[in-house]
Amino acid sequence: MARWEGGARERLQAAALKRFAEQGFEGTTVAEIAATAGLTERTFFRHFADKREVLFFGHDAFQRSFTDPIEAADGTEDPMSIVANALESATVQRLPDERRPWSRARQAVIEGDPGLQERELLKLSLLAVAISRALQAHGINATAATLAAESGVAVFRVAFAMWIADGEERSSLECLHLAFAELQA
Amino acid sequence: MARWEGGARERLQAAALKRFAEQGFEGTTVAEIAATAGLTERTFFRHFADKREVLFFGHDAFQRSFTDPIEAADGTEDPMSIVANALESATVQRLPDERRPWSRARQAVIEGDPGLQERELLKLSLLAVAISRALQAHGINATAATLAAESGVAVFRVAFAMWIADGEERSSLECLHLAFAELQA
DNA sequence: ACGCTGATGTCAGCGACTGTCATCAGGGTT
DNA sequence: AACCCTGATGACAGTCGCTGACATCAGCGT
Repeated sequence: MARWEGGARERLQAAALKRFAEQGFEGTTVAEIAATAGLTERTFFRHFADKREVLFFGHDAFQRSFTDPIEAADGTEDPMSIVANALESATVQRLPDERRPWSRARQAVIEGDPGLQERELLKLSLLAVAISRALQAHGINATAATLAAESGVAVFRVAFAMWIADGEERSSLECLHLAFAELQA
Repeated sequence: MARWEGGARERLQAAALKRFAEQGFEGTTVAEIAATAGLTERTFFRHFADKREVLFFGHDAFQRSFTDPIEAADGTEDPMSIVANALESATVQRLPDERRPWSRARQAVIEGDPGLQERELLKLSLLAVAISRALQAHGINATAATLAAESGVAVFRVAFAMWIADGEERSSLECLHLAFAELQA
């Protein structure tokens, strides 16, 4: 596959983030993004289901960074520590320091548009559902699994917000541990 | 206000729900809805910010049925019992038995369209934020308030789902109590 | 040289949504 | 009763997100 593909998708993603940062999400047309990437509007929609999705592409892989460690866990632990381990693994894997500037730019765009916030809520909700399902595959009952999953996602949100805060320099893993500490209350 | 307003908004809402139930959300154009209500597409968008919003109109009032009882509570109780009382009050007020068929029809439409589910998540998230803020006005700290608010919304979702389930005949208040019992696990 | 395949371009079109101006019903004013 | 004023609606044009259909074109294997 990808025979002479010059990374069209990546170019579109970069072009979109750049334009959104400069002109805002609503102020940018898909045609502009495509032109910036040297492509056509039609091609944009072949790579992304809709205009918002360009900022959320890779969610499947992102989700798997959480669910894979859960699948690999031995079923003897309690739900919350399985989730804690999965969060650590996913955080280390998906939020390395080099990625922080990119995450900041992306999040600034999302917070500037209600439609994007809506989409983000959806993705987080899907993540919680996926984690819950992965836990249930270990024989954990639905309510306990969902509770652990929702709590885990809540912790992750806090950690992520901390990680991309202005001036923050601690690693994502440190932020995660701090967020966990905050949950004890 | 509303000088010769023949209930345009209500007619639009009724027309929309009817059409959505018959043809699905995507399969219905705004022009159709407006025509069914004897109005114009342009008038639809003067009453509702977008096509989805016609199914979520009144969210402000809905939200206030939760936050008003919280504001009225004396600050001596613990967060979770304040929330519990607010849920009871809102449930009784907003989910009377007569409204059940309407709620069922509306929910069936929402579950048939991803875009509408996205919007519903947003509204529930806004509700949780509003409840959390109302609790914080009583001097409850942010994390405890948010935790109680999210838990409360979770309980409400379970209760609502139970209430509109096929063949269910118990009142919304009974469903709420059952949902609360389920949370103890 | 030939065809096959998959990514892209082109074009036409629908539907959501908006800005703008005209219209029109009712209420208050003189 | 003639007057304007206000606010809801209609009419219209236009932008943009998004899709279907068909053409094109680069590389790969035969």
